[in-house]
Amino acid sequence: MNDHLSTTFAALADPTRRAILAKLASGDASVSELAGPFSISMPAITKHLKVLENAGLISRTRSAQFRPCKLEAAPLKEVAGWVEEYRRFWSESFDRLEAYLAEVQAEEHAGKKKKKHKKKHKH
Amino acid sequence: MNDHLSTTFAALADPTRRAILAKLASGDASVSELAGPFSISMPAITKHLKVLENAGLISRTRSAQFRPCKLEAAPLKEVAGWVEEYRRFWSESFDRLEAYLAEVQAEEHAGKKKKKHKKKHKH
DNA sequence: TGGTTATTTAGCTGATTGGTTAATTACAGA
DNA sequence: TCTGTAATTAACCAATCAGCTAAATAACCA
Repeated sequence: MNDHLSTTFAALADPTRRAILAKLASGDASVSELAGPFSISMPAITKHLKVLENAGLISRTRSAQFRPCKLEAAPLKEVAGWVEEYRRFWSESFDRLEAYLAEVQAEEHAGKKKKKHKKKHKH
Repeated sequence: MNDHLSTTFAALADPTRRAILAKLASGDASVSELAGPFSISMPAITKHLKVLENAGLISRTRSAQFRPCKLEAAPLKEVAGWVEEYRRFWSESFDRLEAYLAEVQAEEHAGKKKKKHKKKHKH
């Protein structure tokens, strides 16, 4: 789990952290401001922020006794790129060529089994 | 961590599981076939598959003593939708940022989630 | 200097995770 | 029916995670 993408996905796999990112999307915020909506302790928020910072999803500066957080979306670009590879598997309007290629490859790779499963193709 | 999106992100936060999905993208495969490239035990693969199935990322059928796995990309659509909300933070074109912010805030304050935003990303 | 506010660190917990080996179920085929 | 293959379950382990309380830092204000 030392690869970048895994770290990013793990950081996103928590609703509190995603809520923090959502809040930061509308502007920088201090730790207390971020903690506001949640019923968890400040140290818990600090830990979440550390996870986000470690994943490169936020950056932090100093301003007096505050540590304002800033959204850093670069890792999300990587996520978008990864998930984009699978678009053809959920897209309703994929062209039929691509679907055909996928099916052919499927049978090819499952060759030893001779499955020949007639996949229903909804239009 | 009982929400759908968290479960999906958690399932994706493991390189072995993402490799399994990548393999399934080129066609259905049995458990042994999926286990092939990895140096971990079969029960470990079974567990990974259970995580993926629980997240709705794969489905399974029976064929003789095989349990072929199939990629189910619907949850990835949800992921793509989530991450898309942050596109403007990594996109190069910041000139329209102000307008976008205004629009988003307007929607936010107006109603819940009117999916009127068929937003075509311009350049 | 001392007091207040903001945030982090330290240390503890219980739950979850990713892995193991050994045993078990399910099925195909001779 | 017996044997081999595919896959799962059971039971365990070490590491990580998300939370807590209490204490420590850090910076401002008076």
